[in-house]
Amino acid sequence: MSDTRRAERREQILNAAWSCFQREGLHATTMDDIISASGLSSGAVYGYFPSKEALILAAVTVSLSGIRDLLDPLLKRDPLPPPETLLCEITSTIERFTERDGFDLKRIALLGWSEAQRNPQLRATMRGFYMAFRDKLAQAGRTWAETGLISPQSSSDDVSKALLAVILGFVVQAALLGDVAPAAIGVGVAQLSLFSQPSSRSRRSGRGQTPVREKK
Amino acid sequence: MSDTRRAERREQILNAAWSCFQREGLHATTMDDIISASGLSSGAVYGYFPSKEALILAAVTVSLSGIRDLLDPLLKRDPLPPPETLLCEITSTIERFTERDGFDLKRIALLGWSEAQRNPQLRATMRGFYMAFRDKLAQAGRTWAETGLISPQSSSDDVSKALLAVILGFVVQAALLGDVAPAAIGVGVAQLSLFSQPSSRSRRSGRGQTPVREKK
Amino acid sequence: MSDTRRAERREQILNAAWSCFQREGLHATTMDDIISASGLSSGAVYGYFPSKEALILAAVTVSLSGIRDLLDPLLKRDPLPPPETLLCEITSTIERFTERDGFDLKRIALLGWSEAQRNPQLRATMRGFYMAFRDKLAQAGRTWAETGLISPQSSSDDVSKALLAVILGFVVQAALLGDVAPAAIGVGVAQLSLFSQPSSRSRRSGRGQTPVREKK
Amino acid sequence: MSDTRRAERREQILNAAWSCFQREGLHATTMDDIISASGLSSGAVYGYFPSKEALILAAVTVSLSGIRDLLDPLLKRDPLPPPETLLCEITSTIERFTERDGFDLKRIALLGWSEAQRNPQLRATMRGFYMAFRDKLAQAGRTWAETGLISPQSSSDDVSKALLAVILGFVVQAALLGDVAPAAIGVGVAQLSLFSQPSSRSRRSGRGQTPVREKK
DNA sequence: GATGAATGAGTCTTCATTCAT
DNA sequence: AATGAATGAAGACTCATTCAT
Repeated sequence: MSDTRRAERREQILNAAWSCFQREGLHATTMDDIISASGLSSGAVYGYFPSKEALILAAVTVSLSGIRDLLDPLLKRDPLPPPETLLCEITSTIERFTERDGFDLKRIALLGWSEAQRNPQLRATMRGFYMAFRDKLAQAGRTWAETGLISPQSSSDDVSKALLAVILGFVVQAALLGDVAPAAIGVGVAQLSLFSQPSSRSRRSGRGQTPVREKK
Repeated sequence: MSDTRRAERREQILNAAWSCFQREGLHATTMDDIISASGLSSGAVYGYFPSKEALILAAVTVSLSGIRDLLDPLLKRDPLPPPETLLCEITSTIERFTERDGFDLKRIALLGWSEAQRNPQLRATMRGFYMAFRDKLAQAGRTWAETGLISPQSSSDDVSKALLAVILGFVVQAALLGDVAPAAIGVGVAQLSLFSQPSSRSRRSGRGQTPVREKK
Repeated sequence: MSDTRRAERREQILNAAWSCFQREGLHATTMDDIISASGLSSGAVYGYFPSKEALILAAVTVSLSGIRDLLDPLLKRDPLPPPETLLCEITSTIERFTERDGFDLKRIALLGWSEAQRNPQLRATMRGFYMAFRDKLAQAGRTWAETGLISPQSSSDDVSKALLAVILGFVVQAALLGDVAPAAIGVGVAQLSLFSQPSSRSRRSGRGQTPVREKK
Repeated sequence: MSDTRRAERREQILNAAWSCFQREGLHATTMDDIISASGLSSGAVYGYFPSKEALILAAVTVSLSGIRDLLDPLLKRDPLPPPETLLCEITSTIERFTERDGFDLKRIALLGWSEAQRNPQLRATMRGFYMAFRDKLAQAGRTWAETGLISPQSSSDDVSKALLAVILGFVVQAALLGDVAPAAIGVGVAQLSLFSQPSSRSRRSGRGQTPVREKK
């Protein structure tokens, strides 16, 4: 059997799995659900994925790759758009990913995060993905600092954490509340800080109860 | 049996449930796990909660109330601290909630969001909570606009969505990557937009691919 | 639930298991077979034995204890009957064990030996049992040598191995061919060696191909 | 395809089967195990053996033939060695069969006996083999009686049963306990009866509990 | 009210066998 | 003849829930 055919079958199964996972959640989906949806026999499915866990891992990994392939080009542009614009583009891309394939990436992400709590391999995969993504955001932060779009004193580490938080938070909020347009987030972030004081002052604003954060 | 005694028992069971849920996840936790952890008999537990689903719902609801009781006072102050400060206080409070009770609210949140995908009642409860919380954030946004801390033209709706995104995103990122100090997020957000142009201009920065967002 | 009641249930399940094992063999017997035969539900059976393997181990162990309790008294008598008589008594006892309980110990033994090949725990249990039994046979050999019933130069080790072989061989032969009366074996052994030369000569009879055996 | 080629393939498959059976047991060995070990495809294996059961039967039959080809010459000699010597030769031959081919005939025998309990065809094959072998032992018994090596009054039937028991018992004991040198058994049997009284007396020694055996 | 033994439908997974290529 | 992907009927085991004591 050709590699192409095998890859096709794997995708066929993975697609079936995703549509079930999305409808029922990761655990409430039974292998029989996936098997029926895939149109194959149980034995055939197990010939491609050795266990339900492997199927979940593969499904998450493939989703992660898919979204990375869409997001990476946005971050590699020269010149890089300013923060608010980039943010809008990222959230819009996430939103469009959903619309195109019929899979709601946002809901899927929530399922994966939950599962990662108790599946070490999945957790490792996810950590790897998000860490790498945040590194790219940090690079963007440095680029902005160099080109004067944000303060030259800014910490690329903090900036990347804030950016990632905003993006992940968009995903959660959109999945749970469903009334968040992709552009709203970028706009809101911009408005939020327009009149903020210089960050040197912010640093001092930490109160006793605020854990001291490591300087990078 | 007195109401007090009943309430005590319910809390005892709920605590047992949380510690199991946190360790194993919602689905991997069996009723026997909870029953053993609670120190009661299965019959007794079922005397207080009619089903596992009810137990999950109650557990989530209680957590949500707990965190609301902690966050509400922060939002009701007069004068209200500026955005970055407030953000730091909120993330710090979430972090401290974990430390104090031994329950990691962040991991728990992830479990709840996942479950809400397929449990309508849980979803409704969560929507209610987050909607109400976002309303309070919108109110804060209006206060800031009135007091000149942010632009008077800002949309309190966008601001509240951005704020909620940042907070939820902090939760996800901290749960998954574990290297995010509460203050880092607020600081990063502030640095992100320090030199941003007025939001009227931001609006125009959207490119073709960015869906036009509905004005509220 | 009282210990007595628990023990009763265990025996009820073990009896069901044995009647299935005997009919179908260890592996061809399904848990459902045993569950149906026991009159309990699957959950109940699993409440007493955590796995099929545990059930097999328990079943074999109980059989082994049963036969030991019957055989031990025969070996502890004073005065000890001569070899042939003892052999007949042992084989007869094995035969009667079958008749009384409706379980054919001989067939059961064959199943257990086979399973012991790939189940380390079962193998260890069996080794322990047969080693202990052979030790008692060796003791009998020493007693006979002391009382002049066999040669004073005889090796109790060899004698015990020969005795055990005869007994186990009776079990196999009776199970497979079914036409071996318990007494036939003892009689046959006696006739076999009646005119044998002194064992000093036997020692020399080993041919090149015969592995040299350790002297004890 | 030539008959020679077919026979070669069959042997190749049978060898693969034996090495799997020996390692895993009859039931725990899957057809895939055998197929992999044989280096052929599943379709090919099924071209030579119509089912797993047929493969087991063929494997056992071949083993039985192999050991018969080795043992028969020992029994057809003229003059026939005395009992103890013959016994040692037989056990040594069984032991050597193992060493030469890398297959432990003793472990294999245990598997086959167990399987014969529930496979009528296998049982019939085995009965045939052991009955025929015992007949040859009975013939040896008659020869010994004629040549004065054992009592002329001895029952060739009883003698053959005793001999077979000793041989089968050696197999079991060696497989389970592993510390039995082939010669030990013959020596032990000889020592066991050295000073026994004439068998006419033995007959009377049966006690109440010893079932009276049918005279043949 | 409390207990915890019992229930049994449902889950994941295996594996002997077939058959289109 | 050979291949090996596909089949699908079991099989072992789990676990939310009940109910007799």
